[in-house]
Amino acid sequence: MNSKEASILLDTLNTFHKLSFEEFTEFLNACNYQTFKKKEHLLISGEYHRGIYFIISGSVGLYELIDGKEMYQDFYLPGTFAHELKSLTTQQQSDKNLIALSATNVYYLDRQKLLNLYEKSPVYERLGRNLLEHLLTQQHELSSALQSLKPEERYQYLQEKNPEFLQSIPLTYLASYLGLARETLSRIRAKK
Amino acid sequence: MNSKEASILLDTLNTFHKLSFEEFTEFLNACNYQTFKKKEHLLISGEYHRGIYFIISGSVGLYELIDGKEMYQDFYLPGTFAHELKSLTTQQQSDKNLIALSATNVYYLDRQKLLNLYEKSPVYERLGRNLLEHLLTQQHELSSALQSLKPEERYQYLQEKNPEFLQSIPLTYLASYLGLARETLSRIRAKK
DNA sequence: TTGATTTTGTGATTTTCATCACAAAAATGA
DNA sequence: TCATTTTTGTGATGAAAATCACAAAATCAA
Repeated sequence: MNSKEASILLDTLNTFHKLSFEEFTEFLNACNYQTFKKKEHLLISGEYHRGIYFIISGSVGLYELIDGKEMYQDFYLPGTFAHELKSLTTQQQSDKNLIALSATNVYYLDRQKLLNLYEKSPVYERLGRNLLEHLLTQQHELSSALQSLKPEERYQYLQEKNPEFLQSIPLTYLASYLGLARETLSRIRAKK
Repeated sequence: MNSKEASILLDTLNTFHKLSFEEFTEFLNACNYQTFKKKEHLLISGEYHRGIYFIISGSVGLYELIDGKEMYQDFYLPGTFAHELKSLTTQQQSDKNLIALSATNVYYLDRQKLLNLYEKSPVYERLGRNLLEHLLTQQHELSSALQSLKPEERYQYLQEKNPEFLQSIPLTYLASYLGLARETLSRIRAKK
């Protein structure tokens, strides 16, 4: 167990709820270390979504095939949990995909093991609730922004809120994430 | 205490986690019954957001003033909790507004009382987490749809997912919610 | 290293939607 | 009820972005 890799997980969890050493160890023991090559899928539509992926390094995209086009709906960078909440909670077949956009290392946490943690101690429940509050706030803010801002403003918004995206995610994917044609985003970026 | 009004709350809570009679009573006792006239504000930007509003009857809109225009970001109908999560969790001044779009009755639950419930029993924590999972799933799905669909498709999407919105919310507000000009939405609706 | 593939850039054209302007209809409240 | 305010409808116009087409650049894999 690499301590530097574990510490990014610890830091992240502590943001949402402080864990004792024992609790963190318990959490970590429930995880499996996994690696994915660039363009390798973590989840394919039609499959069952069996657990969440804590990103240690690399990047993961969430997309859905709509009219044959890959529409990106989210990106996960180190320190976040890649997931597709709907199929994770309902345990129905996913209609979305998770794909590594670069070589990626993760801690995989099986859904059932997560549920076990929830049962074991309210501490994890609290942590989960706080994490969800954070994600929902972010998601709401983002979607409000995308809906009310013009294309150029959306780019600027992303520059302020998620500058890492602009560095690490190819423009093609960002375009669908922002609801723009690839060419439009390319022209916006060229202006600056 | 009106039992019909209480039962809509009970039904809603039970969707997310079954409560015993005692637990539900405890929850209900933490609430205050309140009424709002049409166009009355439940929260004004600049204020502190002190608690959440469970809608018994009526309708509430969440909007933000952007360039002097009211941009609607959410609507709350009976059986849902009207809130603005960011200011609720951070306890900073809200930059959004909650307004009754029609005569509205609510159970108001003070934030501190909610936190007390969380402390009292993990049952509430579990309920809160499940509710948040549900909200985040919905929010993510909505924002993905708005971003990838064309205006007409957005209207159809709403027709399928939230037909109540189309009945009870004025077109003007729906337009900003869908990220369209009012005139465009009017024309889309005329076509059908 | 080099050929192949993927990603990005850029012009020309078309389509769509926002904007403006005003009329009609509906809702409100005294 | 009736005047006032709010909401909705509809045409004309212009601006912005999507689409199409292709070239350039970057990345990848053997």
